[in-house]
Amino acid sequence: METSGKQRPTMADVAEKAGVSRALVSIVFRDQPGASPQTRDRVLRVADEIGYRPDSAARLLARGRSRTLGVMFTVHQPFHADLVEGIYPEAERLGYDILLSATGQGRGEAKAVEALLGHRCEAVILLGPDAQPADIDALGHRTVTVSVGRRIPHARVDSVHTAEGKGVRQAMEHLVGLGHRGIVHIDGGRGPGSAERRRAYRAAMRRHGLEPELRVIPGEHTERSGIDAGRLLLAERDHGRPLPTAVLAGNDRCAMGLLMTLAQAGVDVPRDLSVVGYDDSHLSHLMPIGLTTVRQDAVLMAQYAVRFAVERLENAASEPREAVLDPKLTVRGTSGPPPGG
Amino acid sequence: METSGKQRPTMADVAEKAGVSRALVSIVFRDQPGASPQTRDRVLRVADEIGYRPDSAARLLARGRSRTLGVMFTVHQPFHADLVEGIYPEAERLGYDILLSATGQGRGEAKAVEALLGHRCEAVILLGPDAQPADIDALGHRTVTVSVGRRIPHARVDSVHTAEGKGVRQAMEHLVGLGHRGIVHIDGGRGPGSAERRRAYRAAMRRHGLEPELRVIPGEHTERSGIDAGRLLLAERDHGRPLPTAVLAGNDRCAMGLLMTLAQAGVDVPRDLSVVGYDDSHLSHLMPIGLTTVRQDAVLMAQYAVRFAVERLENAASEPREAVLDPKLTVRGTSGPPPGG
DNA sequence: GCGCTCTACTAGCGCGCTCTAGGCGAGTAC
DNA sequence: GTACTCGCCTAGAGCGCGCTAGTAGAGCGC
Repeated sequence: METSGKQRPTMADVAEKAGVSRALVSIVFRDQPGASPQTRDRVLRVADEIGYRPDSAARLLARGRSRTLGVMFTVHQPFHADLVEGIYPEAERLGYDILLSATGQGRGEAKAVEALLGHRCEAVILLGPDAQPADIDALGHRTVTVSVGRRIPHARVDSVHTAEGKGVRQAMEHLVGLGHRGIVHIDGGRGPGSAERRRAYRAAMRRHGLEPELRVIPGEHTERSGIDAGRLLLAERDHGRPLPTAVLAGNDRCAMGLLMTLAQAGVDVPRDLSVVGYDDSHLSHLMPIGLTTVRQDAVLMAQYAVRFAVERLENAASEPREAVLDPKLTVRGTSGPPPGG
Repeated sequence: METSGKQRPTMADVAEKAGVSRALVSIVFRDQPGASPQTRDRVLRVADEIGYRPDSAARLLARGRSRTLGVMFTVHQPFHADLVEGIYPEAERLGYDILLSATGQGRGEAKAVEALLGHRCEAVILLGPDAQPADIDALGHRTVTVSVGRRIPHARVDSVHTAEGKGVRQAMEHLVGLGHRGIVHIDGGRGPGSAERRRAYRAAMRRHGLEPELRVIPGEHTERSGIDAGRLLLAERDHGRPLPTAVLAGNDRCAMGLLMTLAQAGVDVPRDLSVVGYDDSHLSHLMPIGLTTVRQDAVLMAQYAVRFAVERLENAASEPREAVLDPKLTVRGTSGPPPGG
């Protein structure tokens, strides 16, 4: 009935009980040739019986390699959740283990990465890193590193991100095509990809001769930011400045905050105002009518990230690589023709 | 310029470069007495110089203990994110390391737990486990286990959860106090805590003589569920059955889905209908007017969970323990007097 | 001189595993 | 017979560290 003190069984225990050598047990558990089917079977049965489970610490120490990829993510980012879900199966397919390390308040990126490295991760996958490019570059020199959702221009780091410009352009074509002219952008501050999105928004406005309507409301990739922007717009409306007819939010979380604020104030989306998000995180389905958003294929991004890490580990490619995925506008219910249009 | 093949420096490297023995380096890194300040300093400097970082696998193997707690969580649950954020600092305070393992589609709880055990976690903290009680009990016999958000009645498992009944009762008193009578509950299926919440809802309705109004809409702890319930209620209204005046949702996610659906249909919350959530995850602040919800103190729950695990590891307490925290109704903007009231 | 204590350090075993180098017996070729 | 291969198995080194036992040297009392 002891709770603690149950000594974890080792290979030696299995070997003894099965009447074979330790090495043979090892062979069986690594699924390597060199054991007869009968022995194999017996070893596995005995192991199961005494509850043996290979110790990954010892295993990892004995093999030179850990076959482990470290993933740094932010615990509150729904899109990171989507990515993590995509990373697991791909890593498993390639025979790698995954170690997660979350950032959050009181636990910065440096700390999260330290934890991963201490655990002998062979490579580190950073989801939407926020650190200084120089720091990320330094990390890239120390270990194989992949940045997801943000490109780090001159760093020794592979990166996977979407062609932000294309995504924004599609969204803008969609809105302009519907007849919108007063299109406002709530940006994502220095969040991943937001510089590119902002730039593409500006370019699109100019291209369509809408420069006078161009307006960027500073924000970040949070619901809070969407709420604040929504309140700002509503307050302005109350002071006589008309609402824009469409808003391009920095990401889905921001769009959600905005939508809630608008709904609350009785603004009908999309009749009075169209809203487009960015990410197509599972948040997009939260709206009954669905959020029109730019789809970033999380599963595909995850696959690229894992493959980049693994390929670099196994082939030691020399030049940093970059996967730029095409985003795809997903039209759902929050966008429609402008009020007068 | 090599990308891979950079041999990770070991203690021996540091020792050699610093002109001391390996053991001394170990002493320095474990912050143990037995080294002069000068030597200590020199060792640390050299280590930093060559980029040495203790290898936790080896360390873990050499010490008998890993001082590591495994945490199983669901990557898409905002409340789990809150818990994880609380777990890290408490574990660090007590000198333990944290290993995360996510469940998600294609990665069940069994798999997530296996991964943790393989990494030699001394204890496992399960956030909102969904597995069969028997399986959890079995796990509890194999290793120190703490269940958060769900009590496992006769299992060898510590648990931390809130007094669901009290929370629901507070919410119901609040609504009834405002004058509501037609209060519907969207339940959480077999999600953690939902059985207790359902029971408490029924009891409260009876206690206030509202048994004829009692109604439980089956659901689960997702936005989808809130959306579906909302649509159901709206459809019924369109067929002549009046809307309830208040809805007690199974959790915040469900409440959010419901709110979006209602907002979309032009139902004014809280004027036409009050909504109360459960969890006080950071979602609650997403609404501009704030979601009235039952606050579960994630940080406190996290602290209890970590402490239970650690105490059991260090003192081998024999009887399963249970921490039942008092939830607290947090009144925000989504609840108010009923339409006619 | 001797014996004692205290600080600063080192030697070396062992944690649980992987993996290389071999051993042993049976089968096959000549 | 010898020589060689092949399938199944074992011995034992070593992964990077923690830790116990021990040593060298300084300081001190007598």
